[in-house]
Amino acid sequence: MVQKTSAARSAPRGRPRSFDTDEVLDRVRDTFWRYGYAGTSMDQLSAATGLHKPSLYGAFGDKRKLYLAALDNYLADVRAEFAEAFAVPDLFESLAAMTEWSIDKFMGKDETGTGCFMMHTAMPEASEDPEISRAVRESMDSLDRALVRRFEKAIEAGQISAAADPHALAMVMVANHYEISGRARAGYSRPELRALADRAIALVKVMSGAPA
Amino acid sequence: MVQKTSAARSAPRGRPRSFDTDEVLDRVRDTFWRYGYAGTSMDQLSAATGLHKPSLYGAFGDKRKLYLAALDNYLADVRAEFAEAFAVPDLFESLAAMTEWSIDKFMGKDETGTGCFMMHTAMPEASEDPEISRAVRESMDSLDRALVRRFEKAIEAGQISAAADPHALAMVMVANHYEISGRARAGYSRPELRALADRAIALVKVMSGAPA
DNA sequence: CTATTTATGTACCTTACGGTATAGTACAGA
DNA sequence: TCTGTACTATACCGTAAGGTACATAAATAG
Repeated sequence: MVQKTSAARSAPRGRPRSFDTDEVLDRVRDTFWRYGYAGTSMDQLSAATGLHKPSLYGAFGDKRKLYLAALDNYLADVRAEFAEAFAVPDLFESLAAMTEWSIDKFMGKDETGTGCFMMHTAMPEASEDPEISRAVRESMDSLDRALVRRFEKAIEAGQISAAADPHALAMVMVANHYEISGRARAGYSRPELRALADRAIALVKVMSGAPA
Repeated sequence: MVQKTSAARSAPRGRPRSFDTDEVLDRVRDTFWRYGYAGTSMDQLSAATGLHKPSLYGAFGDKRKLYLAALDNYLADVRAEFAEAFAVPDLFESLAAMTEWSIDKFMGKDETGTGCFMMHTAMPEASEDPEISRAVRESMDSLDRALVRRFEKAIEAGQISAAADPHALAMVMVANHYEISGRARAGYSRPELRALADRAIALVKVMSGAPA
C-alpha cells in the first residue's frame, strides 16, 4: 500500500499529504471519463476529489499532467486485468474473462455506458497532443501483442489448430474490444454488448479450428 | 445546390447571406474534428469560417446546435459515400471502396490522422448529451443494416456462399471500421491502416466461402 | 524549542469563454 | 423611394476557465 520512491526513507520532510494519491487519481479519472478532457474543469476535479485546487496543482502539476497521470493509472489497470485474464489456462475462458471485464468497465459504475476511458477521452486530444497520441499507440500495440501471445500459447497448448493465425485472431478480438467500447458509450445495453462479444468469440472458435 | 424550405419561394425577405451554409459547415466540422467539441471555441470557429460570431449564432443557434449541424452533415456524407460504395456490383470491390474511402477520410486532408469525426468528437459528449448519443446509435445501426444488406445482396447474386452469415460478416467489417478510425487518430500510418482493412477483407473472403 | 520544509485553505488574478446589444447595410415588396 | 426585414460588423457583457499568492498548519531535523 505504502509507496516509497527510494529504499527505506523514514518519512518525507514537510507536512504530510492528507489524501491518498491513488484514490484521488481514481476520482479524477472518473470525472474525466464522464466529461472528457476539455469538458472537465479544475473546479469539477476539485469538487470530485474534495481537494482544493492548490493541492491538486501541488501534487500533479497542471491539468494536463493530472490527466496524463489518470490515463497512466487507467492503462496500467487495464494491462494488469488483461494479464490476469490471459493467465487463465483455457483460451476461451480467457477470452470470456477479457470481454466480461471490458463490458463491466465500459458499462460504468452505475450502469450508464461510459466506454473505454482511453478511447473516449484521450482520442479527441490525440490529434493535437503527441504525448497522448504516443500513449494511445503504445497501449494499442500492447494489447495487440498480448492477444497474439495468448493465441500462440493456445496453439502451443494444443487448444486450437496449429494452422490458426494468431494475428488474424487477435485482430478480431481487438476490433471487437474497441467496438464494444464505442457502443457502450453510445448507450447500447449490456446484453447487446455481451452478444457482440460472444459473436466475436464464436468467430474466433470457428477460425481457430477449435471443437464446436 | 440551392435549397428551399418550401416550394418555390423566390427569395427570402431581408439581406441575403454572404456565405454558403454548407461551405461554412465544412469548415466548422473540420475545426471540431481537430480539437473536439469542448476543445473548440466559438472564436476558433469564427476564425476558421471567416464569419463573425453573430453570423454563426444567427445561422445556427448556439455552439451545440452548430455542432449538431456539422455532425448531421458528416453523417449524411458518410451514408451517401457508403451507399455509393455498396452499389458497386462486385462485393469485394464494394468492401475495398468502403475501406479506401474510410482510410482517406480518417487520414485527414493533410495526412495527419484524424479518425472518424463522429467517433472522436461525438463520443466524448455522448455520455452527457442524449441527443448526441441517439445520433451515434442511429448512425451505428444504419451502418450495420447497410452492411448486412450488402452481404445479403452478395448471397442473392451468388457471389458468396448461401450459408454465409451476413450478420457475422457485417460485424467484422464494422468493428474493423471503428478500429481503423481509432488507429488513424492515434497516429498509425496509412499502410498500417490499409493492412488492417485488407486483413478484415481477407477474413470476410474466407468466412463467406468465396473463391480465394 | 526553533528552524525548515511541505501541504492546506482562502482569496484572488488574468484570460478566454459563450453569447449578445446595437448600429449599419443590402435586399424584396409596395 | 420608402419601409420592413434579415444579415453584418464592432464592441461589449457576465462568467467560468486555468492557475497562483499568501497566510497558516503540520510534520521532521537539529
